[in-house]
Amino acid sequence: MADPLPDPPALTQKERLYSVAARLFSEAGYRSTSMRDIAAAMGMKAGSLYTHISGKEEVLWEIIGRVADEFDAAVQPALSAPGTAAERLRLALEAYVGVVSRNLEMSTVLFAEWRQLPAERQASIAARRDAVEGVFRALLQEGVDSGEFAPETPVKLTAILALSGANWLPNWYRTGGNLSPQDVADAFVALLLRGTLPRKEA
Amino acid sequence: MADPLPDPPALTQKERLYSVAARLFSEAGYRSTSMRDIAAAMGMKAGSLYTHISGKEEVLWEIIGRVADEFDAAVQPALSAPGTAAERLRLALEAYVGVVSRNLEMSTVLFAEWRQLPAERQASIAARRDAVEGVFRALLQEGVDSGEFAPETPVKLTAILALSGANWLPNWYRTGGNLSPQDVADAFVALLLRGTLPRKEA
DNA sequence: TGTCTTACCTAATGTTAGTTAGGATAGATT
DNA sequence: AATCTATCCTAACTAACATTAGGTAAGACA
Repeated sequence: MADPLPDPPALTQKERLYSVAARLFSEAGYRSTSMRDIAAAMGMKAGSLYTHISGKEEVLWEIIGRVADEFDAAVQPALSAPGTAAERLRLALEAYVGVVSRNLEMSTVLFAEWRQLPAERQASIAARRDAVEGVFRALLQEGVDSGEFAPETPVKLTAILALSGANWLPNWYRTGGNLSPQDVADAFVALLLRGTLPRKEA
Repeated sequence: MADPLPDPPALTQKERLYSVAARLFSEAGYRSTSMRDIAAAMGMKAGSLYTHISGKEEVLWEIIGRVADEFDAAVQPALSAPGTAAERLRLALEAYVGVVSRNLEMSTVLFAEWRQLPAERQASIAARRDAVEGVFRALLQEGVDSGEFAPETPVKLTAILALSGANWLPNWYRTGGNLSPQDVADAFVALLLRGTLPRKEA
């Protein structure tokens, strides 16, 4: 018998596969990308991919599951962070936008292809998505309760609008443009807090 | 020779095909939906579909092109409507949200599958999308220029946030819930104009 | 030196895909 | 009655798909 877990031997080829697949999936879609496409992009033949993975769906799951975890992990700290509700809302949205912008391809795959997963895995993704939305809702509700936000604030729809803005990012945002993720997050937060109408007090 | 254009003979079966296909495409995706799936949902065999259509891509194009036209047409009137910039922004967003909510399936297909179209048709869709975004940007810019909106308003990002909220609707909005399209549009407009922070003047 | 393991290959398998060809049926038209 | 037209059928075709089986070469290790 070999040692059980004899040291994870630096899975660089496997990681490269996931990375290549994320790019191709994000460009052409999961179903439109063949194993032969992935193999070609890696400089090998389709059959050889199965040295590293068990099947196409595992690749999709690995990509989607990882970025879903990142979203969840990025947003949770805002719940217990110090500061006003507005400050923590900014914290959460900045973290979320940061994950999207640093993982544009994986995020594209998550948002566009998660329904291609089998039911249980869809449920697992949905749970993490709901958890993230719950964080935003909780922060907004706190602000309303404390009087920091207007009492008529539609908590649910505000959370949805914030997440919509972030989730739509992969459809237009390009790294290297004149807008940093920070800029985007700041603008969204400012809009959600203050809107476009001028204020008596700057 | 037969009469040229002897009266469009009520293409109800063709329309039914588009409708069924839009539903299936929105549920499972374009590439995951087979012609046999569409045929089965219509109570016929795959080969029979070709009595009505020339190919699968024509179906996708018909669905996407139509709803793209609707978006464009719904939003343009706001440009020449009377009223303040805020009122016309509300008009445009309400119209846009209305189109999405009345065509959830077709909108899903548009947003999720337009990249499956050939290049020229993608360009045609992109042009209409840009035209819509241009309307929102123009209305916002007018408001800024007239002093109705704060001068530091990020016009581009505000337009994008508004459209993000509307475009993300198919991912969560369900007809028959407790939220009307009107409610959603109103909440989004209110957030974009006033934000969540309380105001001195109610 | 001999054996194991890793990572690739070729070649094939069975399935499913979009599409087409060649009828059949039924209602409308002449 | 005869013809036309619209709409469906069965049956097939070719291509592409994910996946597997079995082989090979090279480096690690005993």
